[in-house]
Amino acid sequence: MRLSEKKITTALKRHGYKLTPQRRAVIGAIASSPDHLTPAALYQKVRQDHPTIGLATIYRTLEILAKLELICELHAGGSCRSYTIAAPGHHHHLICADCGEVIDFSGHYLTELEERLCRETGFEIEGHLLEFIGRCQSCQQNA
Amino acid sequence: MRLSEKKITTALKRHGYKLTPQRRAVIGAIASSPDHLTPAALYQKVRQDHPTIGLATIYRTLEILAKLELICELHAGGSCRSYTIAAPGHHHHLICADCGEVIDFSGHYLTELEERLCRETGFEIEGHLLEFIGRCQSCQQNA
DNA sequence: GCTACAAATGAAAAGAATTATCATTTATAT
DNA sequence: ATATAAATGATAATTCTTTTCATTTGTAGC
Repeated sequence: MRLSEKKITTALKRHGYKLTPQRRAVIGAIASSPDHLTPAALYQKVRQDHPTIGLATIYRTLEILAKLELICELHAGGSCRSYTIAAPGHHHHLICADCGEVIDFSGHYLTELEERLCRETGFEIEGHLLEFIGRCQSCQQNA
Repeated sequence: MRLSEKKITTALKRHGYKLTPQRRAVIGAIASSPDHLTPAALYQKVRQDHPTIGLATIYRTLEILAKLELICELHAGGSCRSYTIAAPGHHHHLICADCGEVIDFSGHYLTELEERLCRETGFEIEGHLLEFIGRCQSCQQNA
């Protein structure tokens, strides 16, 4: 079950944002698509009904919707990246949202889940990305 | 335990890549840093010892090392993003590396792990990112 | 050690993605 | 209806990454 357009517009108003035709169009386009859309793809889609909308408005609207957690962000390749030396064997990351500290932890928590996904979806799974975001102890104290 | 510089250079040669001073410098910089480094940060660091290195070489080297899985990539905010409407309650993604299809799945597989990480690291955990990468059935057939 | 040659490099340009600026328009509370 | 702050579109500016290309260099084979 996904959030309805109605709930999203209500939430926007509740947080003091104006309900403009452009925002309605962006929300409509996201809500009516089963796929994940990049900002550029969304721009194309919205322009079919709303040819004068600017790309900046798309970005601004996405920023608000993501902040309010009304839409969900997917990371898949591309630019937001940093690197560290690989550890043999699997590990995952725990990242501090304030200071950027990264703690690695290892383990095989996902094997069972991975097998189930294979069975149910027919995917051949190559890898996964597991990251926790939070706040480290010293950043908690500084806040 | 992390991969040693030695193992990385050996693996490079084994795959037919030349061992240039620039590549050594990049590998040395990554291997000697406990943190995750962005391409730009790495560039700064390498230039201390190797002032003439070009940023393109950093990118090229990172690309090779990541392809050989000698370094490990971290995604944390930033640009590589696409969006879909939020589902109430948690869900995760299964992404086809070939066609980009995304399947959402939900569940609470990580609660226990999250609690353990809290206890052991003192982090206050806000959220997480869990994505599986693989190949969907039709892309497996086309390959 | 020399040589040949493909591979790698640095510099610079090009391209892609995102954000900021600013004058104009508009949603909304009154 | 009106006033006002917020939002918009166009454009410029940034930032990040990739490409191009002439030059340099690592390495296999002698």
